[in-house]
Order: sequence, then C-alpha cells, then structure tokens
Amino acid sequence: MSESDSTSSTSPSNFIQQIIREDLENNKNEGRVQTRFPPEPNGYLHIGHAKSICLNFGTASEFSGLCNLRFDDTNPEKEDLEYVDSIKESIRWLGFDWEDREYYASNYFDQLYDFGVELINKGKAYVCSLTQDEARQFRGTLTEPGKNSPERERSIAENLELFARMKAGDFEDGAYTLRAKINMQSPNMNMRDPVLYRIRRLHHHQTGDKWCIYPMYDYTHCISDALENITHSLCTLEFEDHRPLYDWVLDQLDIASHPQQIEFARLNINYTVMSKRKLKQLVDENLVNGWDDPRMPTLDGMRRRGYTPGSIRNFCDMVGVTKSNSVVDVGMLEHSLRDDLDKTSPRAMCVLRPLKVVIVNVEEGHKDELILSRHPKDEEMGERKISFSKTIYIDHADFEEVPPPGFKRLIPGGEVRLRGCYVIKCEEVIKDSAGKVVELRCSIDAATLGAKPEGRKVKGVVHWVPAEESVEVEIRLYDRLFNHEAPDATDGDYRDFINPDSLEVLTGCRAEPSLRDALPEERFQFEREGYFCVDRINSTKEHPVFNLTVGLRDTWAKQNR
RNA sequence: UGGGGUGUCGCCAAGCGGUAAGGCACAAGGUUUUGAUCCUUGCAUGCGGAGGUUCGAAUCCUCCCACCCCAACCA
Repeated sequence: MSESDSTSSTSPSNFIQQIIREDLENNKNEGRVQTRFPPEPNGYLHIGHAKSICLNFGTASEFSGLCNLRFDDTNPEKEDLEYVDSIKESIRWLGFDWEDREYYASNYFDQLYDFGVELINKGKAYVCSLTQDEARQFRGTLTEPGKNSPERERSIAENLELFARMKAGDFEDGAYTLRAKINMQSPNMNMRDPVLYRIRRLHHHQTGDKWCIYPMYDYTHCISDALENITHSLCTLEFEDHRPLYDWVLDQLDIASHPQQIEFARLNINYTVMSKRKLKQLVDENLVNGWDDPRMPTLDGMRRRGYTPGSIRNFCDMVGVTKSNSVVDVGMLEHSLRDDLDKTSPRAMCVLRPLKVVIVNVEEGHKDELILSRHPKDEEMGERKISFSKTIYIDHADFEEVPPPGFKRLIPGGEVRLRGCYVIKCEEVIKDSAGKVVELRCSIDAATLGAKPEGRKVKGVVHWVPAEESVEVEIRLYDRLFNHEAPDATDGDYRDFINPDSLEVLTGCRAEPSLRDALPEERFQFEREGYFCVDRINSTKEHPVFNLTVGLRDTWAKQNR
C-alpha cells in the first residue's frame, strides 16, 4: 500500500468473509480466492467505488487471493479511454495493485460470440427482430406475464445464419437482437428472454471498428468472471435480481468455472450525491470546476482536496459491508480523515485574515530566531525555524473589542500567548476612518519565551507569522457541496440544494516562511485552523495555493452556534 | 398488484437460542503554549410490530407493517 498506513484497520468480519471462510473450509475452488473490480469506463471513480475497491482487493488479500481489474466495456456509446486512464490512476492512488491482471470485457468479444453460437446450437438463444417498442409490449409488466416473441421458435440453422450476419454487418443498427430463450412468464423480469447482443455501429476504445454487435452486461459479466476464474463475484444490491440470469448463462455453457455472485449494499453518504449521472451533470453544467473539484466525492476530487488514501481505506473498513441500504454520516469520513492527518501532518502557522500587530517594546530590526517542532507528539518529524520581529500578523478572528463570554483570545488591554513565542498584551487599537480595526499595538513580556508568565494565567494561544518574512498565499476554503442532508432524496431538484458558500477563496493570506518550499499535494496542519494541502493543479512557487482539506474540530465554534 | 431484498441507539454496525460488542455523533470531566490531539466517564430492561415455541428469543415459527430494487437493445 502506498502512503502511510497509520490507520490500521480493525475490521470486524462481514458476511462475505464468512461465506468465503466457509467455502475455504469446504475446499470449494481448491481453496482459491479471486475477486475482481469491474468498473465501466464511463465516468470517474468516487468514494462509493472506493468501498467496492477496498472490498474486492481487501478481501482477496485477506485470503491470500488475487483481485483483477476488469473494465466492463460493453457499451462504447458511453465509454472512453479518458475514463480508463483516470480509473487506473485512482485505484493506484488508493493504494491497490492489480499487477498484470488488467482485463477488459472486450478482450473476450471473440469468445463471447462463440458462446452465443453455442447457446443457439443448444436451442437456448434466438435472433429476434422485435423493435424496442414491440419488445416492451411483449415483455409484460411487473404483474402480468410476457408473451413469447413470434420469432422465438426460429430454427437453429436460421438463428445461426442471422447471428453471423448480425456480426458481419448485414443489418441496420437495432434491426435484430440475440435473445436468451428462458421464460417470458417468469416473475423475474430479467428472465423474460433478455437481450444478449445488440447491433450498434460504434467505435470502441479498445476494439476499434472490429465489431458492430456488442454483448450486454448480464451475458458478458458472468462469462468474463468465469473466464478469469473468479471465485467470488461481488456486486451491489440492485443486481440481486440478475443472479438467476448470471447462473443460467453459465449453466447452459460448456464452462468449467462458475463463480458465485454475492451482493452488498452500495455506499451512501449524506450531504452529497453519488450517482455518476448527477456527478457528470455537476461537471457539465459548471456547477463545480471539473471532476477533480475538491468538493466532489470523486477520488480525484478528494485527492485534490487533500484526503489521504489511508483515511479512505480506513473509512471503508469503518462502515462495514452488509446488505442493508444505509446512509453514512459524513462526520465518520471526516473523523477518519482527521485521525490520519493528525498523526501524519507537520504543523505550521498560517494567518488567513491578517491583522497587523506592531510590538511597541522591541527595537526596529529586532529578531528572535525561534525553533518550533513540526509535530507535538512526533519528534522524528523534526523542527522548523521562524523569526519573531517587530511587526507580525495575527488573525482578525483572534481579536475582539467586545468579546463574547468565554472568549480566550486577544482583547484590548488583555494578554494572549503567541504560539511558540511570547505573551503579548494589547496596548492600543488602531482603526480606519470607517471604524474597522486595522492594526494593534502590543507589548511583549520578555520573560515569557518558553516560560509561563509570572503571577497570572494567560489562557489564550494565538497563531501568528512575522510580517516581512512570511509568504503570501492563496487559500481555498471548502465546505460541503450541498446543504441538504439528502439532496437527491427530496422533492425538487438536487441542484437547488447546492451550498452557495461551498467555496471561499482567500487571497493575501500569510504563511510562515517554512511553507515557501511546500510541494504539490504536501499536507500540513495550520495550527488552530485545520488541515491544508498544496493544490496539485494550480499551485506554483510564485503563487502558492492551499486547499482546506478539513477543519480542526472546533468546540468553541460549536458552543457559539 | 408479481418477484427480489432489508429492518438492532441520532448515524454506521457486531450478534448466528444463554440474557444487547465497537465506531461516529452527543454530553460531562481531566491534561494541554493548537478552544486540536490525548485520557476518563455517560449514552438501547431494548433489537420494525403482534402473537407463538422454549427454562431461556434480537436470534426459531406465524402473521402483519415500513422501506429499497426490478418492466434500457445501460451497467
């Protein structure tokens, strides 16, 4: 696994592990475990996929098995190479490795075609010319049985010839389909002679223009699993009804392998949307700035936001694997994130909304070279240097003329500790003509550097940076993209619930000098503010950009809500 | 309305006939030069409901209720 593994998992056993354990005891599959992660390359991966990735790769590795990566690329209409590449990068980033087992359903198009011929020969499939409309009529409804297609009893020879001609391109798109001959009266709609192949003249990102017929998911997936010798085929709940078809196809064919499909509940998280369609819409309608917008629940977005792969993996362990539909609180994700970040992020100081502070009792040109640890609990992270001088900045939020009860920061005439530095006292407040506080005049207690003040207690601690040596940076503050906890499960359009304050760009922020050389994707805790990460796309040496990954827990803000 | 699933604390989730784990959230304390972290404590006489079986039921049986999925030539 890549990056830190500070978040060790204590995953309890889930029902899938129990099934596998039992299979192993019965020596099913010769004691072998093999899974696969089968994305369709028609969009970017999101946190929901992470659950499946962790489940498939994680389960395989727990049982010393293997997990394949297989692109489910049977619908060229929606798929693209761009997605293939991004999916691979996201999986790698998450920390998983499929080694040389990178497969495509399209690798099996020839075999799939031959199996189609086999089904026809066994009288288990037929070519049908019903239009989509007609097919719908014949299919019946949830409560009424369907009717057989008039072409259901076509001779094997004729079916063979028509199927060959479908492949050869003799017919228009949609003119014919190859259908399984199962049972039009089945209460399970999936078993009412489902379409196996359709004619579609489309360029495929893997097979080019070789094919004008493309196999359907239900037909392709089970056979691909079998060809790859998958033992446990894990998929989401909505495929439960498809399992009889999965089994039916493999039962008809002369294939030794018959993987077991097991369904689990997909991941849902509140205050966000997870469907590919909606995520794509957010991107296409410029409601966000692309698939990797840090507010998106895509893995690319989360990466850019500063999420660690370990925190995502840990989160997936935390939520578990069951068959019950559930909605996980984002708070759990954020907890996992903070938990990892707290241990792994070096500390630094950055003033988001600078307020100039002039120290009245030190000379012009005064300098204290201070050395601060990068982490309060991890000495191995080392130290950083920062110098204290006559003019510094603190945050506007850390000064109040009229403090609310319980305020522990700076007030006129009051004292506060500058983090890692002296205790200062506010002697004078300077305002502009509009009455806005623009500068503070403070004095230091020279005896308080690394020592408690004499005879009194100073409760507040405030972060600061030297005025001259600090670095100007841009900071992007992110908040949840939606302000409704179930944006897509409510009346009305989910877009109506987009949080207008989900992005706030702050310029002119002042970061301590040690941040000058921060590299893209480097993460820090800005003390008393939160965890930030150098934007991997827009940050440059001349114009550094930091993204807020997640704020520190803030019981003070909570108290004042 | 037919079929397939699921219901245990505000949110996840263990539990598999022997008397309700854990995490998140929340609350109250303690430590702290981050109102952070960390630590301690509290938080379901109750397991969708009603009956039944049993010495004993969240676990077994019966009926009922609620919610999710399925009528693409999508996956």
